[in-house]
Amino acid sequence: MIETGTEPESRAERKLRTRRAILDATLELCADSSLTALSLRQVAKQVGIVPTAFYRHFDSIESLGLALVEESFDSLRDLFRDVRRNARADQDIVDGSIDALVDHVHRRRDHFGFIARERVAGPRSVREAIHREIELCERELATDLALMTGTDIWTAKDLHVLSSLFVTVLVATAEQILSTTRPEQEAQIVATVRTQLRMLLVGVYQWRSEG
Amino acid sequence: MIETGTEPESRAERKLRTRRAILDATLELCADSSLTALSLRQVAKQVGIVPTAFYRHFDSIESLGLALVEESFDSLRDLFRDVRRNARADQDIVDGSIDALVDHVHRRRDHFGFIARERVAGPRSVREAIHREIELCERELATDLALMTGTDIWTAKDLHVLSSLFVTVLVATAEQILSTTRPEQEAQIVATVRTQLRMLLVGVYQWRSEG
DNA sequence: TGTACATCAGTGAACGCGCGTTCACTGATGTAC
DNA sequence: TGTACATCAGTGAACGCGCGTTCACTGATGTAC
Repeated sequence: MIETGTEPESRAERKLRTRRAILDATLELCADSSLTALSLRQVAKQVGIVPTAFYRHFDSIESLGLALVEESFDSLRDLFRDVRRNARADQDIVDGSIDALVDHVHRRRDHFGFIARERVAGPRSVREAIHREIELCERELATDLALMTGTDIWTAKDLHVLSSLFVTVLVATAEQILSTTRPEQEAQIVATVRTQLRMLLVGVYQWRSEG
Repeated sequence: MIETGTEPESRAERKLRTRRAILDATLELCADSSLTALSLRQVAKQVGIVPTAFYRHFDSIESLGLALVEESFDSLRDLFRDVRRNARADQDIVDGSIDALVDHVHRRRDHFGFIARERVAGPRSVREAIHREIELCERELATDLALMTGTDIWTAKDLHVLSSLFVTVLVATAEQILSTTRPEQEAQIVATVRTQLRMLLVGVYQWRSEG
């Protein structure tokens, strides 16, 4: 066979490309309402396939949602990895973490917005999947914090409590960044969370776990 | 006219009662999805009126949502008032605030759930109305904090930053309480937020605003 | 390499259903005299 | 107090539309020989 340079796509490749298009169309369409308000027909229309072709890829909007949870948390884990790396570098840990957060939220507005929204407003199974993933993140962060603080001063329980507080502030900040498009407002949000984390760190340095 | 003891309702009273029924039905129906996924016909059916009668009370689901925002924030302001009162009493400020939070969230699960959900997943106008109200709460709390800390140590800006952090933790805790029905899990959530606020308070007592 | 058959992503018609909104209406309540 | 008229919350039929899901299908790609 003569190489043409542009190989024709295999059936599997085409299928994967359609699947990708469905995921992207869904992220775009539910960007300002919610999965629960999204119809299979809207998605199909956006993708450019007939409604029934949807079933070749997903059982329902709900199982499509679960696939998007996995994908979105890949982005979130990328963020955590960057925060961790910045924490080890010699720059200020607060500034480093916030920079990483802002950067990742901008890069994957769709994923972070999806998690923020469906976390409270999605179908039950999607909400549950998100909560499980967030708990995993908290546990992972607690492990990292243990390495930084030393377990002689902090109990495992207190580390998880602190980790959960960090994640809460992180999620809230992401939500705020997502809710604005004005750069000066975003700068304001970032300045606020910077001070908040500094206040919190003052407490953290003083803290000694009981018993 | 002979007093019967059970006065017949006036037309205005009946209308108000139907309006009330629409608001209640909406809170119940969108409890586990979102306003954006709710239809006028579902609401009418739940209330026991014909769909077209809905228009005698509201223009659309969206304006009904705005009415529910106002109503829900009445509950939230009640909570703030109780927190303020508890802060002045001699009991621990953290325990007092948390007790008030848990109490109010239990009493008005519907209102707190509504705010938590529609804050991120509601129609745009509803989301904006909620954000305005939350900002009002933060400003109000900042004023209260000014009285407690003294403006010689804390700048107005830092007070608002702190206030915003309190509100973030408060909202996140309310969301967590709403997402469980198991008492032992709720106790866990409450214990966690108690420690978090204590850690934060350690930082707050040490904090001195710059400039 | 060529042929015959299998696979399967995507098609298109059809279904019964709930949607928001229009319209003319009903009949109890309220008001003016 | 009685009468005549106005108001208006709620009714019910009707509309065109988008919904999820079924089904038999098409035709390009893949595979076995």
